[in-house]
Amino acid sequence: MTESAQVASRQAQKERTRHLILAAALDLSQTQGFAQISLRQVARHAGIVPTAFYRHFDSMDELGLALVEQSFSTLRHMIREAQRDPKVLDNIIDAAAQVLVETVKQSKAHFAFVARERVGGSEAVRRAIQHELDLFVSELAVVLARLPNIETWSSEDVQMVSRLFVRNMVSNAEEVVDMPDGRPDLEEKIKEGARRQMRLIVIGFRDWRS
Amino acid sequence: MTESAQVASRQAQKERTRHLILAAALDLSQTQGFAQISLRQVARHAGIVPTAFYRHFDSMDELGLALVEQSFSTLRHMIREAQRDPKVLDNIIDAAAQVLVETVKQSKAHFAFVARERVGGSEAVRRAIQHELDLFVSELAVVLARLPNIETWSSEDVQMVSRLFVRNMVSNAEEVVDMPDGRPDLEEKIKEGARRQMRLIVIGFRDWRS
DNA sequence: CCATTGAGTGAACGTGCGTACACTCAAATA
DNA sequence: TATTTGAGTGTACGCACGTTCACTCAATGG
Repeated sequence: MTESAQVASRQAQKERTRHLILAAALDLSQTQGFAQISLRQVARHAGIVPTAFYRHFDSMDELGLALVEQSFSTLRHMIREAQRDPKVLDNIIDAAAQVLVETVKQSKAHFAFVARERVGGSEAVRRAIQHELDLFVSELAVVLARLPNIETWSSEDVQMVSRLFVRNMVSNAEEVVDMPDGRPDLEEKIKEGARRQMRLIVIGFRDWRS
Repeated sequence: MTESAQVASRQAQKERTRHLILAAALDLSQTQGFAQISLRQVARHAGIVPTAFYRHFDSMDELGLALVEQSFSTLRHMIREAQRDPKVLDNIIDAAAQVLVETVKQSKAHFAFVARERVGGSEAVRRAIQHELDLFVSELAVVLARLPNIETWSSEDVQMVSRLFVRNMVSNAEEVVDMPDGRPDLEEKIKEGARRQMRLIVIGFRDWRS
């Protein structure tokens, strides 16, 4: 037992420092954008010396990719949790709007990171995020394909509407990210906007052809 | 005459250098993103010494704002031209998709700049772009409000659907920007996607309530 | 024609950066 | 218990950066 505790201690300490670095980078990203921050800034913020950074990541780019992974893992986890909520079945649109705003609010930093670096980051980070979002579109397409009005659609059309949804999810997330804290009125406005946009799109489902 | 040519010469030379700086910044932005490039890089690319930069802009931020202005002026000009085209009246959606892709292709660099710095740039540049986009939403809302199915809608709803359109325009522009050159198949795919998305939204117009 | 103006020059500065290298010293291992 | 391992340290380096300052010299205008 003492042995396993010791074994854990070294690894655990390393893991702890790794998380400090990730947290520091995420934190600094919120004000300046990840692409703008330096290795030394991250190290300083994490409370380590610059050289120690290399024990965990080969470069800032690798740290960025780790943040992409972390962000999407967080997102997937939250969506999985939300799907267990019985309210989702009652009114999928209101629930989606609610979940969107709540989820983004809870892990603003991760969403802000994704939203910014999706277009502003390094080539590698940008590609990684685009890949994850493409996965999302495909996953959502599977869900949409089972909806009553959509089951007869061509797969291209389903992909198209899935992209439309994910895009608007990203845009709405951007809005929540930019939202100043403690403004429930703005929050409600964004939520209502998201709800209406989704409803408008869904209405189109019924009469869609080709 | 000699005098006016001379008068023009000094001003004209300054104007020429200013444009060299703007072009250099726009060019460098395409590979690295404006927020990532340095004053010295811009000066080098423009063929001037770093100190000469200050004769034209107080800071990189001011240069960024000038680029925002230039980009949106280009965009507005192109939209105004497109509206003169009689085809627009026949089929507004197909025309819009066509114009979108053509316009973005023609001034890719400006769109790439706007798309990236909209979220990744400095506070000042970001706000300027957001402001211009908000103006766009309002302008489009005026146009939309005159459409048959929409004339009875509340102004909030019109703004909402206008935002939906502008968002998708931005997203589609991002796709065209990321598109490698000389791939007409991809171009057609994006255009077709944009068309379908717009049609889906428009179909929703008819049965929208509240 | 001669004094003024001002766009562009070139050297110099202090700063923060990424990375190298040799190091410490506690935990892990045999 | 004695040895090895490896996370974190501290110094030092060369480099690019933004900005300063005194400058040149052709276009400008009285």
